[in-house]
Amino acid sequence: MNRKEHLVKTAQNLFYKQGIRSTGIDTVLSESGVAKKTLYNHFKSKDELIIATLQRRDQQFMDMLRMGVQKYSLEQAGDQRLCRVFAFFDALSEWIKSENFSGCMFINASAEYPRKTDPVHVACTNHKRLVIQFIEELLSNGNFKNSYNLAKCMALLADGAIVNAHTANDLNAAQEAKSMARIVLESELIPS
Amino acid sequence: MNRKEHLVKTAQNLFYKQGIRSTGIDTVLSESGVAKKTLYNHFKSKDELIIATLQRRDQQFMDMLRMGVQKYSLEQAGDQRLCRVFAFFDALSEWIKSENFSGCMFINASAEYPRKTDPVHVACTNHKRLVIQFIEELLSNGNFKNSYNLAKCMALLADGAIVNAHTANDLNAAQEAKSMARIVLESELIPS
DNA sequence: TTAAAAGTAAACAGATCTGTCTCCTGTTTA
DNA sequence: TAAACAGGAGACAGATCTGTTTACTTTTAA
Repeated sequence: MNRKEHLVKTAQNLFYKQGIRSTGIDTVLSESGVAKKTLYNHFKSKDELIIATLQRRDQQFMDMLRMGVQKYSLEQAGDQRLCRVFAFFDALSEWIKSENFSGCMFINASAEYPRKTDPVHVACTNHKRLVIQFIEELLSNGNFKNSYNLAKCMALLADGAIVNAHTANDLNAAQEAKSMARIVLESELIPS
Repeated sequence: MNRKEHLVKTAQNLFYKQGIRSTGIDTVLSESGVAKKTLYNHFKSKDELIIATLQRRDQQFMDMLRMGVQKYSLEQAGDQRLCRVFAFFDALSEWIKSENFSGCMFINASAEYPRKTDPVHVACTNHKRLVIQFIEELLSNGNFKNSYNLAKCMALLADGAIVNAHTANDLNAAQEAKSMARIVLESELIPS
């Protein structure tokens, strides 16, 4: 097993479940069974480890979205030009209802590192930009006038659903977001 | 000046700007000019102080919403039964664009204390419930069938806007949320 | 086979954190 | 006036945190 990869994976899970600041390096080490020196061979500091976990999470999350969109886009009712966007919300919903859901790692991290210039916060901002791009692609079938703006709106709905599920404990939030997305998108759709 | 009140106020500002876990008791003390003994006279632990700041923030925030709704509801276009809900989003927008905005203190706090049973997390969940109740009242003019559900949807839009403004740095998020709210609410409105 | 690289275990330094305690000063009130 | 009390200043304990270092072992690769 690759020790660096194993470290990042363990740290990611702990950071996600317990929060970053409240998870000490020693916990990551004992949980992963790796020596402290090895960690500091691979990473200059805890901050570097945090960034690495966020990068790993970014890939994992985008993969999850891609798979979910593929999986759910077949079973969508309504205008078929929108099936991939709707599937996106179903993918979110599945994640939110899953056992280990504890909010969005990037929203959580930027709450723990609120300074806009902090590398951790910047990494979160970048992730959010990628998600918006991803959604904009999903919208490309619809031939919308203002697809970037609409993508931002869909991302807003997604974040709202994630936060509500986590903070207000509403596991149905993604489906509410989806129904709002449907109303909004269909009202903006140019009849074909 | 009331020292307890002063302590809570100082702690609230620091917690909000820097995060809770990264703000030490000593910082709160030196910033407020209060002695450590005084703090522990009034509060059993840092956790109690945190809860007090969240309670104070809750009152402050609800007051801000009430004032904002009153201030902005006069200048709303569209169906007048919805003017207070629209004003709610304008109030949010004003807050988001204000100098010291750093996200929602409750969303941030529940990210730092992710365990659902943690008193801090519970306080955040309770706040979110109050916000939903508040919105449901704003919707009462509209005579909607499912006003609770709609209120949850509006809260979802609000949280999405707040998070997007903070994490993705989109200061216009509340206006995007407002325009989506308009589309959703008008589609559900029973013609009078 | 052997030398270099990488890992383990654990001690250690130094900072920081929460919370307690002591000693002193000023204020209030009976 | 005297007693009670709240607060200020700061030392202190004990835990915990990040990061370094040392001494030894395993793996890898020339």
